[in-house]
This record gives sequence, C-alpha cells and structure tokens, in this order.
Amino acid sequence: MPELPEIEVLRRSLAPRLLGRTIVDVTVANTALREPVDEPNLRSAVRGRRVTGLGRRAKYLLIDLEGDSSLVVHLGMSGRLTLAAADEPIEKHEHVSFLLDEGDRLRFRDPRRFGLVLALATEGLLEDRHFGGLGPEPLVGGLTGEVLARAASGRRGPVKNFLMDGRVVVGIGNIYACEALYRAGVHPTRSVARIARARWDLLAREACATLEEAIAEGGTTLNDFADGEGNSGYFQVSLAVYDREGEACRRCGKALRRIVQSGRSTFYCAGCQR
DNA sequence: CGGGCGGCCTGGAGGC
DNA sequence: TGCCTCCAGGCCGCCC
Repeated sequence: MPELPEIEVLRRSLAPRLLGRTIVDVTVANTALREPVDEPNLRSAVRGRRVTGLGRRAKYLLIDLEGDSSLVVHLGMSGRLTLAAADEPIEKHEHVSFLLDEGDRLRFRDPRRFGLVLALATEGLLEDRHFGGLGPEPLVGGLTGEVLARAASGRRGPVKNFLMDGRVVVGIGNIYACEALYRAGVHPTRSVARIARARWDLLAREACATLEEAIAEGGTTLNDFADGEGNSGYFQVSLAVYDREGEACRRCGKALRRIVQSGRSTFYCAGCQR
C-alpha cells in the first residue's frame, strides 16, 4: 500500500515514541516474508539496544540502534508497523514483534507477506544491495525537472512506468504516479522521449507537491495503511483520479478512465492529460 | 541493455 | 448463503 508518503508518516509517528527506547527481545512467528527472516541475526542485532534514530530511504523505514545495527522494515503491500501494549493479544499475520522496555511492543503485521524485516550494519547501510541502485529522494530536493529529463534521455517507454522506476526517483508508486501525471497534464502512456523540458519541470513540481500534501494529510489509506499509532490517513479523499474510474474529472467534468499498463491500473482524464 | 510481465501471498469485493 | 473469479498500493527475476 505504502508509497513514500505513507512510510514518511509512519516514521514521523513512531519517532517520538521509539527514540531512546530499548528493545528487550524479538519474537518471530513466521519467517516467510519477501526474504526469510533471519531470527538469530535479528535477535543479536536488537537485543538490549537503544533506538538512536528513525530514518527512511525510499519506501524502507530505517530504525537505527546503538552498536552499529539498523533495523530495516518494508511494508510491502499490506504491512503495518504499530505500537501496542505488550500484553495485547497477537494478531493474525503478526509475524515479527519487538518487545520494548516500559511494557509495550512494536509489532509487524503483514497478511500478504510482501514485506521485509531485517537487521543490517548502520555503517555503510545505504550501500547495501537493497538500496544500492536507488535514485534520489524527492523530499530533499532530489526530484527536479533536471533529474527527470536527464534520466529520460536515451530511454523510451511510457512516462508512468518511468515515474515508478526506483532507479529514476524513489518513493512514487501507482497511486502517486497517477496523481502527479494528472496534475501536470501529462498522459500516462506518453513516451518519455516526447516530453519537453518545461513539462519535466512541471511534472517534478507537481509530483513533489502531491507527495508533500499526502504526508500533511497523514497518507492515503485505501485498505490497510495506518501510522504507528494505528491511525488512518486522509489523503484518499483528495485523490483526483486514482480509483475514480467513471467519475467526473473535477476540472473538466469528463469521465475518468482506467487502463492497464504493465499489469497495473492507471487512472487518468482524457480531457486534461495529453 | 532496458522494458515488460509473471509471480510472490492473502483477503475483500462482486457476480452468479 | 456459498463459491468462484478478479483485483490490490511493491519488488524481484526472468524473458525478449
């Protein structure tokens, strides 16, 4: 579910409640996530360690611990990472649970098991294979028309797939790609070879604005997403095209359309996007 | 090499 | 009510 805004909302909601806390132990109920959970490695990395920082790279949440270990959590499509009282009953699909000091725990629940929980060394973390090929970060100035135009040169294919390619820029998934293209007036099937430089500037600006507005609204909750306190987001009511097939475009009134690109649904307005 | 697609999973929605 | 099919926000690996 979660794209960059949702992970950023999660990070911000967890930070005040996790910083300085000590992880007492970890329980692994099911190791079969996107990659098998290495329970011994996880335990030795986290046990007795204090949380010193919460970061994010692309859609990965990074929980830094003292002693050069970092927890890496990815929510996949259906993951949740929430704080609960230690004695609250284990939920279905709660695969990994971190017992904290002061009587609560951080639990990872993920019905579809596309998510990821692992421990890596903090030193050189971002050079790990999970992050090595990733493009720039949008929230710190990494998403500009310059970046997009440069990445597009010599490439072909539809601009929507291009926006979702983590080697170009990270954090944009199916929802925010649709929304950014709508706001910039770009048709999702348009080839990246046929987009003018000024349009890349506009697209970059609109993509950044969409991500930032979504964060301000607590993310998009269509089905599963919740922040670290279990709160849903509100940005779904602001979505202009995503999941609105057949509804009227708020700008021109035409019925919004749905097509399939690379096996994923794309929503757009044929009147506003060229 | 880059782009496209299937596969990984479960659950919810909708059709009959 | 139940059964069946389809679909879902990410990512990887295989294929052309």
